[in-house]
Amino acid sequence: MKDIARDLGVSVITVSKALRNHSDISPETRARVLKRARELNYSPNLAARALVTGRTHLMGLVVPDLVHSFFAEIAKGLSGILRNSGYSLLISSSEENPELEKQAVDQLLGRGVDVLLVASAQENVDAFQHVTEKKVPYILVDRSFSGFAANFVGVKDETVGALATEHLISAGCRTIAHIGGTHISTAAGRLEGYRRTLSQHGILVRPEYIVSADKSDESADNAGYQTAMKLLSLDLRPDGIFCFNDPVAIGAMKAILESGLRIPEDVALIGCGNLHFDDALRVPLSSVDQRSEMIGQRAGRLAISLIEAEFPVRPKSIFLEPKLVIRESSKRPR
Amino acid sequence: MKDIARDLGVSVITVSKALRNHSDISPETRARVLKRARELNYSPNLAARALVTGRTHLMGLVVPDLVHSFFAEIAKGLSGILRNSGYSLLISSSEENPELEKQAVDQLLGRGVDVLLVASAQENVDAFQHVTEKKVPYILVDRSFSGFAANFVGVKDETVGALATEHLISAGCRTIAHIGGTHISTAAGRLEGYRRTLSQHGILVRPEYIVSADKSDESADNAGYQTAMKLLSLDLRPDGIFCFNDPVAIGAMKAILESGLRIPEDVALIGCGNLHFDDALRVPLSSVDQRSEMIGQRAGRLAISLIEAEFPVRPKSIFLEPKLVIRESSKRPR
DNA sequence: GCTCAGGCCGTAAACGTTAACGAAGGTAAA
DNA sequence: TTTACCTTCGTTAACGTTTACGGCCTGAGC
Repeated sequence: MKDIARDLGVSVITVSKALRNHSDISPETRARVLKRARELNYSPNLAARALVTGRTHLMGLVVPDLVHSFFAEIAKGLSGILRNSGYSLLISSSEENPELEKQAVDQLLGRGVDVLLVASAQENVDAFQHVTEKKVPYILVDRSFSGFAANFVGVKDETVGALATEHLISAGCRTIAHIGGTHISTAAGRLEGYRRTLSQHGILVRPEYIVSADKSDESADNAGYQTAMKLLSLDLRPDGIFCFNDPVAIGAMKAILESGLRIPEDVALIGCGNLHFDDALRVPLSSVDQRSEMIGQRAGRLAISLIEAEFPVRPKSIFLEPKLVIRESSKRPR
Repeated sequence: MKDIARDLGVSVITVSKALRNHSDISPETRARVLKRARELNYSPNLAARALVTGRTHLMGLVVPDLVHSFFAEIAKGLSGILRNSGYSLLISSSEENPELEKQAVDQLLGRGVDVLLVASAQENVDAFQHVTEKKVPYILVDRSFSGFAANFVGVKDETVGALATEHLISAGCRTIAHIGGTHISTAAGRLEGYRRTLSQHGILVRPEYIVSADKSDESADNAGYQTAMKLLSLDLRPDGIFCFNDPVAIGAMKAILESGLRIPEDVALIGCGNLHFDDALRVPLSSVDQRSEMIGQRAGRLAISLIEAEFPVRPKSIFLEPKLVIRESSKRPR
């Protein structure tokens, strides 16, 4: 900017205003400044700008697992919205570990992100009280906390659970098991949807049919495999399994087939997430689509609006409509 | 910092030094400063620090596709190395589009990243001359440019192609086709490995067996499907197909099965990348593992060393050893 | 001719931090 | 005692940008 100002015989501040389309500058001066700026291929020092304006134009995204394509698709949707918006995306992975997540969030806050998007692995909401204090707006993505008002973008997990369970019932299953997750809201919601739907149909909810895939020690598909094996060894073997997510379902699929059972004839299977390759699996997997990419897009737009809001706005929840995707794994002859 | 200085009756600069473990400060003063800093839960303004030091402690990563788990795994490996290093990761997706990639790179340079990591979708190297001018060190990841000296982390694609082809030959295939990619170095290298290996075994390299999956209009698996269909309709149908990557192979798998052919008996199949769910596919897919996560790790370490180097160092290439992973899709009875 | 408004540009100060150097006090060597 | 050096801390200035405000000029209205 100094160089441009010197070359043109104007002040630095004039250059600054011209570059930002400030109304105070005559069209001719602005044109000269822009021309010279292009010639020198000037690009503004964003650190300096951040220092004085207090806005970094950075967004922080924390996901539990980058490799899980559900979250990758969220990131993709978000990234698409941010393109040409002037915002850059800082991404961290918590590896589904609450402690790492806290560190990641702290690092991003330290960076001065203008907004934070988190698909949280926390068991409770304490960590976010801390964020609130910093006055940095944040959005919970996919996973929320019950009874806690915060910006949220995702689906209603009870609906997800209901959709999946309803489908298994209408496919003729009567002994339906559920492999759930642990602690997080999505797990609770889907379980609740499962329960409610069974009850509505007058089907007994058996505790032994509700198991959770413990991810703490291993990957999700492995956990799904182990858990499904237990289910299959029950005296009254389930004829349908609703899995908390697709990686778990893939593990369950392996377990079922290895046990010499057929999918869907002996055991019907459905997951959640509708991952890209569900169609190409050993048995194409039915799933509940959660609109992952759109979650990213909506979250991105909400994020920008939060940043640009003059006053703190009250938390907004955006619920997308989950959609059943039926494939071989649950197409049973009646 | 001002508050801490005032409270303790020292100067701001003393506080600054104490917080950075500068040698100029007595142990007692340092302790007092650290204590007060913790009490006020002070965290440094990184924008201000960046402004004066010229270092942002930001790394930029540009990948062609976040959802492709190969790149997600690279990002994961990188992210793991960066944890607790003080660096944050700015991620952009180019959607395999050279123009978008340029924009992304420019945005990251504008941000002042200390180093840039790119899995480039460029057809040639011109875009990187521009980066060189900015004096920002950069690392090419997975994809390089022939005859262009730059930091690189990845595998030798000729070896990848040779491994895959050699394996198909030893599985008894004699008419082996290759579905390649377009323009990028990995495609060229793998093709070359394929060619060389066939020649070494005295097998004729037929031009009609070498086709490329054009991704421009559709997703990789779709492209693989279309391309494989063409191969299968040839007069002399190939008995083995080596695919440029796993998504393409998944498309090819679909095409083969839909044509009523068996894998691997009629057509053996192998891909590249060894994606997480290769094992769970309709036919478990043989693949060449490219050490994706380790690519990210090594690239991360190299990146840090580049930043911290006093003088510009000459470009370094890190080649990881690709590894054959054999699954059902290529296990043929001899 | 005087005042006023509006358009255009500049001055001063600030954002939070660090680099380079200088100064005070103490200690050890001569 | 003097000199030199080391330890510890402070002064000054700078990084590149923006915000708030003030000043000048021109033209219009009375």
